[in-house]
Amino acid sequence: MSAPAVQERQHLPDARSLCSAMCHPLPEHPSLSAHCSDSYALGTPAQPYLRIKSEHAWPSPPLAPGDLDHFDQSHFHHDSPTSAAAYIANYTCSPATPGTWSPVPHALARPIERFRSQPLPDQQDFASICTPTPGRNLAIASPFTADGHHYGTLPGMPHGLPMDSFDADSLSPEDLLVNTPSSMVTPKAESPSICLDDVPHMYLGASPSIHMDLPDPDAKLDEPYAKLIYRAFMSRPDYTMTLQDIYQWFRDNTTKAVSEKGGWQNSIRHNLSMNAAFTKRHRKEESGVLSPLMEDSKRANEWVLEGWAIQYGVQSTTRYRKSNSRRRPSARCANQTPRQHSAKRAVSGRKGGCAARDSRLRDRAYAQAMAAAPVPRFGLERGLPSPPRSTMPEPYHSERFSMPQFDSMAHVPSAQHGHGNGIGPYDGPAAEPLGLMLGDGAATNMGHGMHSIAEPCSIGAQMSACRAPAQGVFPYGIRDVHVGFEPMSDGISDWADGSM
DNA sequence: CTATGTAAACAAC
DNA sequence: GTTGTTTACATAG
Repeated sequence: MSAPAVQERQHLPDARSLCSAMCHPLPEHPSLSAHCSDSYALGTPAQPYLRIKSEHAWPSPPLAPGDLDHFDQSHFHHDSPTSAAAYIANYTCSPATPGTWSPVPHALARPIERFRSQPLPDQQDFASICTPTPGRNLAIASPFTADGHHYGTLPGMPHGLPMDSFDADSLSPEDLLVNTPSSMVTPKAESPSICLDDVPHMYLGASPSIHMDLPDPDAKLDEPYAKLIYRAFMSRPDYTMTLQDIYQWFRDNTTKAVSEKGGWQNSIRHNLSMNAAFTKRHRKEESGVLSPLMEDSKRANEWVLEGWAIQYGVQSTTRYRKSNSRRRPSARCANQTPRQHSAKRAVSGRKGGCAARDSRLRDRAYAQAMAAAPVPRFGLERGLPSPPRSTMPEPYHSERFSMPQFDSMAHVPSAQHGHGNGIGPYDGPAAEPLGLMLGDGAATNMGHGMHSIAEPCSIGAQMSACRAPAQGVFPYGIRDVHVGFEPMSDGISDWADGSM
C-alpha cells in the first residue's frame, strides 16, 4: 500500500466516498441526478449517490487493510465536472455474436481518452479480457472499470480479478476456455437480468456504511433460502462454505432446519444449484494441490459467493428458473394423477441427472487439464501486486478465468424480466447471463444503440454474468452498457452532429 | 404473475 | 447416504 493510498483512506474510510465518487452528481443532467439520490444518506448532502434499493440491503464485511490499495481516487475528484461513471461507454456484448464487442462510438473516444490520460495504479486493459479478439483494446465498462481500466475496487467488490495482468494477446479464447471448470460453465437456468433499481427481490449486498436493521444475534432467521445462504456466505471471511458448513449454519442461525430429514437441505442444494450468486468449486483448488482423498470425494466441492454478489447481493433463485412465468399449472395439470406426476418428474429427474453427470465430467476434465498443463496464473508472471485478499473471493484469484461466452443457440425474448424490451439482437437469450444494471437509465437500452447518446443524461450499466455454457468465472460480460456523459468542457462537441 | 418452498427423479460418488 | 442438477407442483401475496 502506498503512502498516498493510506492517506487517502483516512479521508475516505468507507464506501461512502467511493460511492460518492462513482456517482458524482451531474447537475446539468437531471435524469442522472434522479438516479443518484441521497436516499442512502451516504456522504454529504452535496453529493448524491447511486440509489440502490435499501430495503433489501444487507451488510457487507468491513473493509480490511489493503482494500483500497488499488483505488486511485485521483480519478474521482469531486471538483471535476466529470465522473468516472459518466465515462462508461456504450457497449454491447452480443450473445448472438459471441466474442464480439461493439466498438467505442467515435464520439465517446475522446472523453474516454481524456479520462484515461490520468495515471492509474495498475493500468491493465481490462477490455482485453472481454475482447476475445487479440490485440483489440477496447474500453469496456464493468463494475471494475469505467473505461477499460481496473481503476479501483469498491468495498466488497472482488478485487484483483485476473484483469490485473491479463493479456489477451498471449492467450487465445480457446486457451482461456480450457481453463474453465464445469462449475463455471454450468449454466444457471435462464439467468435473468438484474437491475438494482428495479428488482424487488434483489437481495443487495451493501457497503459497510449502509444502515442495516440487523437481526437479533440470538434470533433465528426466517428468510428466503437464497437470502439465508447469502448471509451464511457473508459470515465467512472468504465467502466460502461447504455444503455441510451451510447446513450447520442453517441449524445454528435459521428456523429452517427443524428436522434433519427435512426438505430444507434439499432446498439449500436447490438454491445453490440454481442461483448464479453461488458457485461451486473444487476445494483442492484452494491450495492448488490435488488431494487424492479429495479427488473424488463427495465433499470435494465447496461453494463460493460470487464476487459481484458480495457487493450487489443475490437475487431470488426464482429468477433463474426456466419458464418461470409459464408454468402455472392448468386445471388439467392440477388434476393429474400421481402417476402422471411421476412420469414428469422422471423426465426432469433424468435431465437433472444427466446435467449432474455432465457437470462432473467437465469438472474431471478440467482437473485433468489443470494437472497436465497448468495455465499461467495471471498476474504472477509479471510480478504485479496481488489484489487485496480480504474481499476477493477465491474464484478471482486463480487461473479459473476464461472468456465470457454466450449461448448463441438460446435466443428468446426475456421481457418477463423487465429489462429486455424485445428489441435488438441482444435481448434476452434463454441462457442470458445474469445481469446487473446500475440505475434504470439503461433499462430500455437493449438494441437502442446510441440511445444513451441521444439521451446523455441517463446512466446505466447492464452487465451480464457469464452463465451460459462454456463461460468463465468472471461474472460480468457487458451485455449492454449505456451511459450518458456531459459534453466536453472546452465546448467542442463530441457528437457527430455537433450537438453537445 | 412472481416469489418461495418443497418434493422428487436421477446421476455420480 | 450424500451431493448436485433439474423440473414439477403448491401456495402466498
